[in-house]
Amino acid sequence: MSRSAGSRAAGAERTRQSLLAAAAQVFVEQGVQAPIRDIAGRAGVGLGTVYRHFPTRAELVVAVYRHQVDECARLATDLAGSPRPGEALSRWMDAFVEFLVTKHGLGAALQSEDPSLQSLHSLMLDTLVPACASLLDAATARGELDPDVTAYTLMRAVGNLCILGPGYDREHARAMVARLLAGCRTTMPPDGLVAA
Amino acid sequence: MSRSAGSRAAGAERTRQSLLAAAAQVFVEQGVQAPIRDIAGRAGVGLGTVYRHFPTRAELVVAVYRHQVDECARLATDLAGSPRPGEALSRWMDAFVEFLVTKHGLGAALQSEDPSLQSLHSLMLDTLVPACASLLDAATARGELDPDVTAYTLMRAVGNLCILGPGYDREHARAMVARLLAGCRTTMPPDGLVAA
Amino acid sequence: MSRSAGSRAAGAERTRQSLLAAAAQVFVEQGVQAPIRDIAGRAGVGLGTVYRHFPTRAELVVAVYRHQVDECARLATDLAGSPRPGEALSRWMDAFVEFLVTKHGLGAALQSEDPSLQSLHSLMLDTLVPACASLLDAATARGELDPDVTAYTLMRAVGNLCILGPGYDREHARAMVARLLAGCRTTMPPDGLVAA
Amino acid sequence: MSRSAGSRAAGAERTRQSLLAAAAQVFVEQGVQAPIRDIAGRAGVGLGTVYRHFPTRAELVVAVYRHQVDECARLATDLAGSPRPGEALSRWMDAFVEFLVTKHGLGAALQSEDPSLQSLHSLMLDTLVPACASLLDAATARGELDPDVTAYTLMRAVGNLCILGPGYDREHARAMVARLLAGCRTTMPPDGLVAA
DNA sequence: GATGAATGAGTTTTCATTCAT
DNA sequence: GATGAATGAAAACTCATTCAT
Repeated sequence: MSRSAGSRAAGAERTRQSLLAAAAQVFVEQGVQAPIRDIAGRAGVGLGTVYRHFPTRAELVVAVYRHQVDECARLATDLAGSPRPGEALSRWMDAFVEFLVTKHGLGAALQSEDPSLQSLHSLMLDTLVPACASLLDAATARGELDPDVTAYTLMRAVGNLCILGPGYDREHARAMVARLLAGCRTTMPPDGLVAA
Repeated sequence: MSRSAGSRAAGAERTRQSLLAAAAQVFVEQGVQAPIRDIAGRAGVGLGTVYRHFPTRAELVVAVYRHQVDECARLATDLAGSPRPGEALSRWMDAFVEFLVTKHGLGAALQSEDPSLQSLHSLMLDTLVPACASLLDAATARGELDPDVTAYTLMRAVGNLCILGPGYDREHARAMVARLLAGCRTTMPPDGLVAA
Repeated sequence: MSRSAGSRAAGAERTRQSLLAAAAQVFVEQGVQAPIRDIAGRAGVGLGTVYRHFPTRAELVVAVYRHQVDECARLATDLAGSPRPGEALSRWMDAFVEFLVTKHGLGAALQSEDPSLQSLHSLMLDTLVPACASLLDAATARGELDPDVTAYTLMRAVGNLCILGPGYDREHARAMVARLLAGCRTTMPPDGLVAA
Repeated sequence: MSRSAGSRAAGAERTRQSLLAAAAQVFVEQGVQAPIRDIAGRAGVGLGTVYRHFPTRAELVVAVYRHQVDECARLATDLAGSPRPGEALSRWMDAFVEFLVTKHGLGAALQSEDPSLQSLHSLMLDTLVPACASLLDAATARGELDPDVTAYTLMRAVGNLCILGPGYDREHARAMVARLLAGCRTTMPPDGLVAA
C-alpha cells in the first residue's frame, strides 16, 4: 500500500533537494523575499511541503546557500598555505565575488536587516569570516596588507560591492573589489586623504 | 484676503515640511518602502494628506533627498578648481559618504530596482554623476587617478559601501571608501591581482 | 475693499452658471458619478464652492438637466394640438432621444437606483411623463396607438434604449426607438407572439 | 489517498459553488460592481478565497452568468428549425428577457464600459449574437422581419430594455421587447415616422 | 462667498501561514 | 509526509465631505 520506510525517506530527501534547487533559481530571479508559493510551484510540490521542510524562510535561505558557503570556505583553506598570500587573497576574493554576484539578491539579502534573515548573516559570518581572516593574517604577516583591515569589515564591504544593478554588473563589481583590495595594501592616513 | 490665503498656504507648507521630516525619519528606520500610513502617523496627519502632497511614493522620496543631493552637487562645484584634485575628490567623497550614511536606507533604495524609485536614481545620477565626474577628470588630468575609473561606477560602488549594518557603521564605510579611492589611484592589471 | 452686494450676487450667479456648464461637460465625459473635484476643476473654482452651490450631488445633477428637461416638455406642449398625433409623438420622441443620447450617461443615470439620484428621476418623471402623456392620449384617441401603452413605461423604455455603447450609437438608438413606437401602434396579443 | 484528495477537491468545488451563488445574489442586490468583500461575506468565506477561485472580478462575473448564457444559446439551437421563425424568435426573446431580468444588474453591467467587464461582453456577444442571428435570418428569409435589423443591435436594445427599475418591472420589459420585435417586422421609413 | 487642505472610510489586492484531509 | 484550500492582516489608493481662513 505504501513504499518502505526507506524509500519514503528517500522520497523526502528528493523533495528536499528539489526545493533547494527551485529556491536557488527563484532567489536568483526574484531575490530571497520571493513568495513561498513561487518556490513550491517551481519545485512542483505543494505549499505545505515547503513549510514542512523549511518552517521558516530563513531556514530555506540558509540551506540554499550553505553548500556554496562551505565550498568558499574550503577554497580559503586550500589557499591558506600559499607562498604569495596577497595573490591568494585576491584569488579568494574573486571566488567570493563570483559566488555573490551569481546569487542575484544575496548581496541585498545580506544587507537586509529583516530579522528572519539573521541566520543567513550568521551563516556567512561564522563560516567565511574565519576563512577570510586566515588569508588576511597571512598577507598581513608578509606586509602585503594593512593590519588595520579586519576580515569582517572587508567582507561586508565586498558583499556590498557585489550588489549589482543597471549599469553596474559583475565586471564592475569585480573591478571595484580589486581596487578596494589594492587600497588595503598600504596603511591609510587617519584622515583618509589621498597623498598627492 | 492675502493674509488668509497666505496662512492657508503657509499651513500647507508646514504640513509639507512635517511630511518631509517625518518621511526622512521613517525612511531611516524602515527604509524607503515604509508604509505610507506610518509616515502619515509620524507627521500627525491623515493618510490622504500624504497623497495630496506627494501623489506617488517616488515623489516623496525624491523630495526628501533632493535638498541634500543638491547640496552635495554644490560642494563638488566648490571643490572643482582645487589645486589638489586628488584631495578634493577625497573630501567630496567624504561628504557623499556622510550624506549616504546619514540617510540610512538610501543606499539600499539606490540599489533597488523597484520602478517606483526610478526617479530617485535619476535624481542621484543626473545631479551627482556630473558633479563627481568633474572632480574625477581633474584628478585624472593630474595623473592622480586611473583614467579607467568612471564616475558612474565609482558612485555606485561608493553607494553600496555606504549600506550600513550591524558591525559595519559609518566609520567602516568611510574607511572602505577611502581605501577604494586609494585603489583607484593607479592602473590595475587586467586580472586584478595584487602585485606582490 | 469689496464689490457691492449686487455685484457679489452677480458673481455668485456667474459661478453657478460656470458650475452648471462644467458639470454638463464632465457628466458627458465621465457620467453623473464623476468626482466632484473634477467638476470644480473644470469650472475653475474651488471644491468648497461646488458644495456651497449644490450641497448634494443630486442637486447638481438636477440643476444641470432641468433646463433641457423643461425645453423638452415645452416641445410636447407645442406639438400637443397637432392634427397628426402619431407623427407628433414620433417627432417628440426624436427630440427626447436626442436629449438623452447627447447627455452621455444620463440614460445610465436614470436607471441607477442610487438614492442620491432619486431626485433626477423625479425631475424627469414629474415633468416629462405628463408631457409625453398628452401626446400619447391624443394618438390613442385617434386610434393611432395601443391604449395599453402608458407614458411612464414608454419613457423608461426609451430611456433605456438610449444607453449607448460600443457598436450601439445614436443612430441605432433612434432606429430602435422608432421600431418600438411602431410596435406601440397596434394592440399586442397577450402572449406577445408575432403573428405570422 | 484518492478519497482525501477527492474530498478536498469536493470542498473546494462546494466553496466555488457557494461563491457563485453568493455572487449571483449580491449582483442582484448591488450590481456586478459590488465589493468583493460583500461576496465573500455572503458566501461565508474569507476574502482571499474569492481571489483564489476568481482572481479577477471579470472571471467571477463571467462564471456566474456563463451557465445561463449557454442555456440561452442552446434554446436558440432548439428553436432554429421551427416552421414559424417569427414565433420562434419571439419565444427566444422571451427566454432572453427572462434571463436578463432575473439577473438584475446584468443589463446594467452589459452597458458598462468598465474594461474589467469586457469579457462579460465577449461572453454574451460571442455566444448569443450568433444564436440570435440564426433565428433572425430564418425570420428574415420568410419575410417576417425587416432585413435591416441586425442581431447585435437588436440584442443591445433588448438588453437595455431589460434594465429594470421602480415602476418598470419584468412585465413591462417583456411587453416593451414584444413591441420592439413587432416594430421589427416591417421596413421602417428612413425618418422613422409612423405612417398615419 | 470662496477656497482647498485635511480627513478617513471604503476597496482592492497580495501573501505568509495554518490545518483538515 | 504531502497537499492546497482557506484565512486575514497589511498596504495602496481614491474620493466625498468638512471646516478654518
